[in-house]
Amino acid sequence: MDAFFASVELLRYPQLKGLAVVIGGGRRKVDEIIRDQYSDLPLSEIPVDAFPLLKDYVGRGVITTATYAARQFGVGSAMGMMKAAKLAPNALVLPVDFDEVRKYSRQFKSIIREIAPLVEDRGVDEVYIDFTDVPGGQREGGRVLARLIQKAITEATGLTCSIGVAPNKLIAKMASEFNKPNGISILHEADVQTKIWPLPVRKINGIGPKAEIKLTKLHLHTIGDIASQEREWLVDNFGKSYGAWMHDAAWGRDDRPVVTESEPVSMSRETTFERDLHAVRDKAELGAIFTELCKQVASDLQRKGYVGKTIGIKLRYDDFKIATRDQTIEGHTADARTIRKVAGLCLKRVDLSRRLRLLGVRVGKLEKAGSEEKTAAERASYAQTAINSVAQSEPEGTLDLF
DNA sequence: TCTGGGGTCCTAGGACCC
DNA sequence: TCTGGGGTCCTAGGACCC
Repeated sequence: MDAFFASVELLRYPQLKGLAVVIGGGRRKVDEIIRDQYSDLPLSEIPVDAFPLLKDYVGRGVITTATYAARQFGVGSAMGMMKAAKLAPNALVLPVDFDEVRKYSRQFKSIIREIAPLVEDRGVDEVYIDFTDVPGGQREGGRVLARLIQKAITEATGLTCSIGVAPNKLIAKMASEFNKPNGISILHEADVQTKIWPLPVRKINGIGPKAEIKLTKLHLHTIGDIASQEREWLVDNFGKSYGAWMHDAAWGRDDRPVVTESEPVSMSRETTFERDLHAVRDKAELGAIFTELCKQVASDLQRKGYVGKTIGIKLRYDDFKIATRDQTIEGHTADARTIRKVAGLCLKRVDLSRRLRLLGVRVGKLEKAGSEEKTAAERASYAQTAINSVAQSEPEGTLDLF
């Protein structure tokens, strides 16, 4: 989907179309303040100058999406808000509305599935589609079907998307970026040398900032540079698995199937504080946040029907270094108190003398609730959970923090 | 006043078991 | 010139993606 989070906001506020708008930042519902102020007007008639500017933004956070007009200023996804404000001070800024984004995400995916059922979810704004066997899918090399999908999505939602058509996921992903926004690009195996090899290595899905740095040091800048290396040389420099994969990727080789069903492995909640906190000095505040995160994970698990048996925490210190600790328990759980207790034990095992920027709670080794093998200990813990939920005796925030 | 939140997968060492 | 060879599970960290 093209500039998905921003495009979703523009559906509500069409008066912002064509303007530099960035979506992101903290939890403050800036737009609700505007809405209250202009509650007598429909959203689409709220004057443009009522919207907050990036230069007035305070707080932490990054840009989730920028409109194409905003990208002209050099701002884009994952950029810190403060840095973005320097580049585009007069861009408008709106917070992320996840409920709204998820609504449109479900909608565009279901439209695609009606046309081509083999769809792999790749997050909120992306999918892979295998339309090998869709009737008419091969007409004009896939262009007819791609157009049909674009048209169906735009008619139903007002949103646009870009589609890459290719013999495999790796090339299709790269092709999808060739004609943004609202574009279609069709690549064949024979196009790899002319269309893919000149691209920088970072364009390969799976080569990130670290691998790029290492490749640059080895004087490899383009995908073609990688392709021209001996496979063995790449294996020697990047390891057996990653080196071989990199060689295949540079040659456009990828045999991964489109995976239509998958089970979650873990669920987590984390939060970056508005200011760095200290485990001792800010104990009460930190404790309340910690408990809240545990409750959120528990409720996510329960709502989606999962239980997990590895419980862990994540800290980010003020220097951005990350520490994680986890502990596997006897039985599976989705109980907030159990999670809170085990996560609390994990917290005792990390350095808490430094200032913290982020705290997270994670539950892994998930199973569908009810289907997991139950141990005696687990049955006992279920009984305890039931007792807890009936008793509800302990008021909020009275649990020990560490 | 740089740098969010929710994920997956991989690696590597150690414990433990047969 | 002591102490094999698998296998699985657990844990911590890190790269990468959307």
